[in-house]
Amino acid sequence: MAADPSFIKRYFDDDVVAVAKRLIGAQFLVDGIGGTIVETEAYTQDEPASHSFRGPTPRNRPMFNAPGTVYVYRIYGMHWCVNFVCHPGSAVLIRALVPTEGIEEMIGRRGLSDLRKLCAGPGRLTQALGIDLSHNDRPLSDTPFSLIPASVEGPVFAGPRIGITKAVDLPWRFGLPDSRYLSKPFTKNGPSED
DNA sequence: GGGGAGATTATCT
DNA sequence: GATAATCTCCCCG
Repeated sequence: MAADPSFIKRYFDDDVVAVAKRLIGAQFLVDGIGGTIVETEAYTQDEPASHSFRGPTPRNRPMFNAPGTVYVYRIYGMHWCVNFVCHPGSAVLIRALVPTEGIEEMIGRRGLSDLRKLCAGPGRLTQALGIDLSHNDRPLSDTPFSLIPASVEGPVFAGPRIGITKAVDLPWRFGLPDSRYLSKPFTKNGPSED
């Protein structure tokens, strides 16, 4: 079930850090398959870890399109990662989900039945949800996507982002610290301020 | 359960 | 030619 375009615009036409926190607890589905987001990261045009840092290129073009645009890219030559665009040049990387819908399908795609590892990581969850370049630069408000906002916004932890070598001190990784479905645990940093 | 190597390719220097 | 918003497997203990 696709989301209302005006809802998607309201939800994503905002500061990327605010949206990255807001997405924790939301449900993300592709063709009805997916689960509850428990881990995200924010990327802005202002910092060198972001693909958009040096301005638009053919790859990062979607990051400069409308809020709620899906940005998919290949990483390390073999995995896909999925992002949701916010203000121009900024996007939220979706890093981990609790698998809830279409679990059998996801197990088939991943070739593994350990629920904890099904969607615990940006490359893992794209494989589980069947996301690839065909989904790039398409609106989250359209099929096959579905985004249901978090009903209750609980305490969200913050910490350093993972797998980057630049701007490593920005605490722009967000998530539920007690979730068993994270790509990595949250340790040092406490709850993020609002 | 933790560390290290290898996989594999688009993108940018 | 090096790097990259990663994952899995294998080895060690």
